[in-house]
Amino acid sequence: MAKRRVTIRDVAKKAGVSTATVSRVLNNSRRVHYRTRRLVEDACRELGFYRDPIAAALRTGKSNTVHLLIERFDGSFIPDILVGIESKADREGYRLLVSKLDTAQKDVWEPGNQYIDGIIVISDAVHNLNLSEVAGQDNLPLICVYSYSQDPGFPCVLPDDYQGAYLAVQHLAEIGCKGVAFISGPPDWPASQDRLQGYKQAVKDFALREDPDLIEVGDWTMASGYEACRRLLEKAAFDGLFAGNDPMAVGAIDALREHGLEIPKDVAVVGFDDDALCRYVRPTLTSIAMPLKELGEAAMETLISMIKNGGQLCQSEQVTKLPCVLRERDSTKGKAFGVI
Amino acid sequence: MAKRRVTIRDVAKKAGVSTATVSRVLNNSRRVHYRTRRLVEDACRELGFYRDPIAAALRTGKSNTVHLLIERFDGSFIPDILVGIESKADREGYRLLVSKLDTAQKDVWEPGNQYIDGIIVISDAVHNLNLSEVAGQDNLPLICVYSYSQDPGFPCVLPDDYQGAYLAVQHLAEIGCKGVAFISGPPDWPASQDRLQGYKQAVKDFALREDPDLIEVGDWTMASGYEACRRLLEKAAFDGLFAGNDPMAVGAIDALREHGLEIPKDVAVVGFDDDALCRYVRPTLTSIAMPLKELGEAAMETLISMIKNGGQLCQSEQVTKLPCVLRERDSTKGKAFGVI
DNA sequence: CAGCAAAATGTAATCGATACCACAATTCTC
DNA sequence: GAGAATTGTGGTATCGATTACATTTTGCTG
Repeated sequence: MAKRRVTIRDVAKKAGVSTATVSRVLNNSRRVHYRTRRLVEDACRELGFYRDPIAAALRTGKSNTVHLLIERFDGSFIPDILVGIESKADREGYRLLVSKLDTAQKDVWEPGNQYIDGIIVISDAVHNLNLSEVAGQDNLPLICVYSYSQDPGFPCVLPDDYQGAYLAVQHLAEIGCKGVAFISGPPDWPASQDRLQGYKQAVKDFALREDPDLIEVGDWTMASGYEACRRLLEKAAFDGLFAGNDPMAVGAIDALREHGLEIPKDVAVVGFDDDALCRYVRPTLTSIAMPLKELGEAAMETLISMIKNGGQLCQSEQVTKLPCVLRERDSTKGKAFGVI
Repeated sequence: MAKRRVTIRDVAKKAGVSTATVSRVLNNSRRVHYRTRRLVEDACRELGFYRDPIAAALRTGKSNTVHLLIERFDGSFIPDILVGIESKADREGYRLLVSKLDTAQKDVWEPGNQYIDGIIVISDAVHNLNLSEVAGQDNLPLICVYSYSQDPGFPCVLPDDYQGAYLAVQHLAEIGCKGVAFISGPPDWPASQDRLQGYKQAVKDFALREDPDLIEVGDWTMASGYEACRRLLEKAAFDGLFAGNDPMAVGAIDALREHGLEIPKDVAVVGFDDDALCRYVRPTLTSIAMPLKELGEAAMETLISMIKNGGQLCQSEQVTKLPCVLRERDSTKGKAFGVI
């Protein structure tokens, strides 16, 4: 019943060679005669042999496994990043272990050490995290996705928030807006700061109205977007609105409508993140899409190169920013014509 | 520089005992003298020792690792299920390995075998999947979440679609609807069938109008919900609408509005899944929330019990259904009063 | 064909923890 | 208090693959 596992030894016997040779074949070491290789491969197939990765890992100290530390599984940006990571990992023969970030921090952590070749931290708020502690005493290769790694020792891959915001404002300018308001996320988020800079630069470049009253702050929630927009409406007039994320855009749209304004005729609106919700709200919401899948791929790729490079060293940039793209929908479509 | 790993042997030497004893302490085996245990624990702490899980796994054949096979990382229901799985896994000391289902199927699969103690398949369409093949020749413990496992050999944990649909219709009846239409998902999905049954039973139980013209079929997309609703509007009158999922509900609302109907005054609408979008569309959408986190927890729990039970055997049900709950929002709120 | 380098293969130690077996020390039992 | 039962510990083979080192085979050169 309990069939014993087929080991390298069984294969060796069947093929009439030594285990060393079988191992060489398995690892594609050159230095194996063509005929012998053939013999071994056949034996493997006939016996249905598969190398036990655990034994290999024990011996070599390499597990071909990357540990994903995720802050919140239900972050809206997580799934697409995972898609990117997974596809790369698959192609490169890496396994993926996942944990919640705080779980990992407490104690499961250290024991899990040595089990893995590298770490990817996925979080939108790494600020309060000591990365070198996470990397452990072995100082494993580690990379952050989606957020800056405060610690300069570790590379990170993130969306180009500056460029994304610029793109949003550029789009609003191009469809004819003259005054574009901005609802920022909390100022202590690096992403908020970058987006604000992008907004300001675009306002300048496209000769839009520059006015501090056109800027308000929210906390990423729909409710805060609503409130921020109401404050904006009291202070200034504008025909374009750029919100730091999609829920705030939705809240803002509520406020605009309450104020008797039509979207996009009176005010065109652009959100950020290209959440699924953009396709469901009315009007559908133009938004800036982050290159999430690409972030995942880039992170995995860089990490693998670090691993192969035997440690931290790696020639690519410490900070990699990938460009966002605009997804045009009804909240900005036809604005220009409506005005004419 | 390259500090050698602290091994059980180092601990043994420091504590003045044998490695066997250290191992016993590590595994909480009774049969160790109080004083000795103390000695060993101190040594561990001082040396900063952590057991190498790889070596342990090799020796014992148990890796304390569960393999998650996910059909699509970007399925909207995945994240919350993961939350449930993770919390349970963490508490029970299991590691989680993830792969995309098709990745796993092709070839990475078999090699990964033996590396894991059990498998969780997360998919909404297991129909076309040979589970016993997935379980491998070792016939590893395997459990499905979210969908039926066609193969009766494997248990599954899923939301109670029947009860959820019943709940939706019950709610509509309770706020005063007399004729409730239903937009079903594709009929070949087990979930669709269950929801249809729940709808029918509730229609009967609450003495709502029974009429085949009140039922239409969509394909889960917003566009199909729109079309289905238009067909409904041509065939019959109704003052309540239950959609098989949220995007279809959104599409249906578009059609209703186009037809000059107000939500919820003229038609109250309930969706299914309690997608994030429910909070962002206008009016906000009442929906049936599946117990996703609980599904994950239950699956992990059952799987662990199977693992400990030494295989497939397990006393719990083959099919576990967990109840859904209603999340009331504006698309049904105040309907009764509006009517009065 | 001797002589030597290069290529192919074999031998066996090793990674780190576990667990079987044996033995010693202690506690019961009558 | 002798013998049995129980408890605590140590020695060491073992899990399965890798790899340093040793050894054999092959291929060439002069």
